[in-house]
Amino acid sequence: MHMPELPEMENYKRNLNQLLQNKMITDVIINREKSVNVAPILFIGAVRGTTIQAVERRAKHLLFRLSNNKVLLLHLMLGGWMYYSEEKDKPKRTVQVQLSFGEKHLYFIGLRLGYLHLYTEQEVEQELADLGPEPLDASFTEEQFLSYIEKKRGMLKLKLVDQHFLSGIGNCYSDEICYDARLLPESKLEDLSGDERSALYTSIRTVLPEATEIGGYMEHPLFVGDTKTGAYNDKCRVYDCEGQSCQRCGSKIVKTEISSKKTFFCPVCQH
DNA sequence: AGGGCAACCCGGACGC
DNA sequence: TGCGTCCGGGTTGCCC
Repeated sequence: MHMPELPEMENYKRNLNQLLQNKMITDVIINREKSVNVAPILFIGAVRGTTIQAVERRAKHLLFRLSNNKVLLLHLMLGGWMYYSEEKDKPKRTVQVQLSFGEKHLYFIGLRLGYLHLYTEQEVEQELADLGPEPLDASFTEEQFLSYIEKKRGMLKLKLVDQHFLSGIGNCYSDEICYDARLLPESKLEDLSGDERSALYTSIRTVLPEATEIGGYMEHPLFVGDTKTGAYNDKCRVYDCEGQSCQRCGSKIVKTEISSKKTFFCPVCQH
């Protein structure tokens, strides 16, 4: 099961803007009330008939900006995914929420802890207020990063997946970033040398865009004929690669657990 | 502040 | 095929 992180949500964002921008939500079906934050009748009343003005990404969230200035805030959490198709191509899975656009529908699937919440613009900003910096923002320069982590402490992997530290990195890309930077996931942030800190920054700014451009590692496509989404699946160099040979040094990739998170690394070329 | 941990949730994988 | 059981994890909140 692959948990959507920044590259996956960015991939969704780009695709959904292409598919949905300026389209009207003609119908809403809520099969699981817990997926939404207000009574279904109110949710449907507020959403049906509006158009999608834009889809934005913040950390691992998507924001669907509606023409009535309301915002749908999506978090897929573990195992959630989306599919956009006509009824005849609807996935044979339980659909928690469905947004219809005429003949086509956006299906929200696997929302267990995930949700699609209805907010005002002010409310959504409150919801997202505690998120750390977006690691790919143009304004997040190396200089900014170095000064930002100056007084931060803790295990590298745990900092990387901490949404208050940085926005959008999860269990997979934290390992991929550590690998790329040749740093052990359990190393302490405060122990990193200047060069290692720079390498960390470079790897964050390399791994996440690469994965995004390739299409992320979601296991499900977004629409019929979508061959891009998920193309990063077999590009991971350590995540879920236990026992495989390290692409740099040939050693076996090791799986371990850090704070009950499965963690993969090369014991030889990561220090 | 960091670190540990329980609770949340249920589709799907697995066993029989 | 069908039924029962259990796992996975991002996030929050609480504790030390």
